[in-house]
Amino acid sequence: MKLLIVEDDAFHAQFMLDTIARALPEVSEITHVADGAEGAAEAASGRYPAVVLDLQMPGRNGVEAARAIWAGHPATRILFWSNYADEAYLRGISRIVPEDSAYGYVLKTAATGRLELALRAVLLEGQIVVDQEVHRFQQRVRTPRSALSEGEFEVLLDLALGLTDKGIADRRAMSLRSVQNRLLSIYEKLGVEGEDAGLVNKRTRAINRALLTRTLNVETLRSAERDLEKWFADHRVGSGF
Amino acid sequence: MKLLIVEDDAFHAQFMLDTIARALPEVSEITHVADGAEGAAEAASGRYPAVVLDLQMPGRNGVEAARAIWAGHPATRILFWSNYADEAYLRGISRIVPEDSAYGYVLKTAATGRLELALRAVLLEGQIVVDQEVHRFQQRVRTPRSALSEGEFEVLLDLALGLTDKGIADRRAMSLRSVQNRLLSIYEKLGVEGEDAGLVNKRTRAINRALLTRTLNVETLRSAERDLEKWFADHRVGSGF
DNA sequence: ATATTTCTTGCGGGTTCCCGCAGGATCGCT
DNA sequence: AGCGATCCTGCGGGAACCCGCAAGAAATAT
Repeated sequence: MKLLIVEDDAFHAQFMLDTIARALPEVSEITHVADGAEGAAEAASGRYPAVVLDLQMPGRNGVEAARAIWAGHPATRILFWSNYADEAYLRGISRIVPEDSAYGYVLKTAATGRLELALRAVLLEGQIVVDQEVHRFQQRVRTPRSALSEGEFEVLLDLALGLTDKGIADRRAMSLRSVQNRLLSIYEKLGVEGEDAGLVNKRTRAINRALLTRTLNVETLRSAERDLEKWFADHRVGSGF
Repeated sequence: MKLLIVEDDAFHAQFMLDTIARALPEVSEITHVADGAEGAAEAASGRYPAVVLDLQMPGRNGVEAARAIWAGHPATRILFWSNYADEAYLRGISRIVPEDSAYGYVLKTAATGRLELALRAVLLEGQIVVDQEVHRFQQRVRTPRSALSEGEFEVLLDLALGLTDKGIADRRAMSLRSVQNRLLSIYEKLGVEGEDAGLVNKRTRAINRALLTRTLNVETLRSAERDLEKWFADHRVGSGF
């Protein structure tokens, strides 16, 4: 069985190589690359039924690489290995995981035993494994009213990209007022209250809250920015001229 | 000579321990802690003339830890060791480094040779060393008009914290119009042009640009947020009730 | 099928923001 | 002292934003 590791940090890569050699004797050959784009290109060959993917990398990040890999080979089993339990990553992943695949999400701070277990469960058995720490974090965030809906999350993203209400309305094909309604509930769910009247700007404060609570992260913004630019281009030609 | 290492990533910490053992035989005793607050507490004893400090850590980050350490022992030599060359870190550091101290800034991706050199130069010789990669990055960013002044950077921070113009004016003790002038030049320097008229909100777009160009980072926002809350408290009592 | 909740959209007005204009203040230079 | 260059500040208006109100559409419940 062949396995691909995509990880830009040399120390973590070495550790992962060692761990796999020890815990997964079934693996006959390991390839290691240090960049998301390279990883996607390598996986495009279809030779890897299993991939270990770091989430934060310069250039193309883990979620984008996974999307590319799964687009070509939907059955690929991917173990995401990350420093952080950011909600934005979870959302990004759960939106692109194919029906007939398996994935896992393990924190780099997890004990070696938990990592080995996840490696076996996901890459060999095809199960879905989410590190309990990540899972607990998600539960806590999305329990009561505080969970953002998928639609709200998209608007939040556009907000953080720097669009106006009208810009968001155009992009997501809804009315101006609906965008503002979504913003209202986003403000509420992120806890942007009118505590200090006149001193906080809800719009920017919402971005701040989202970043500090890890609902959003810069990696995600970076890749959303690329989509936005594509849309800008399409939009320009689409609207005459 | 005693040395303190503050680094939350176990692999990187181990590598640093090995490197120091090899490159700095003068060091007789190494203490390693994994958290900024712990590091500051440990350094408060005054037993460490030299400290190696990771910048991104959960809880108290490297810049805050350094401020605490230098507040107690201004002669401490500190080598910052970081994943990223974020402008926000450089600004934070250069604002707090004492007259009679030395510091260094090395990227974790730097070759071992460069790291060893920086270790010797900073911790033993008391020189100022900034990794050329970091330095080059800074040069590129701050060459023409694109460099934010100290005052502009503060306003940018407040903006990203979610304050209104009036909030910023109150906090920084300037007039409303001056805040807006600063914002104007911030917009210009960050390249927030009126390219797509009506679709981009300059205020939020500026935050986005600052994050993507690494002028700002979330760690810095997190610690600035603590200062802001302190100010909120003072402000409330200060303005009668 | 009817009732109830939720979502969407338009209208309108009070705030905040963006920014051109113009009078002063400050600083550096000669 | 004189004289630009830069910065600070107030004024004012147009645009964008925040949000209550209310009617219709759509999804859910009973």
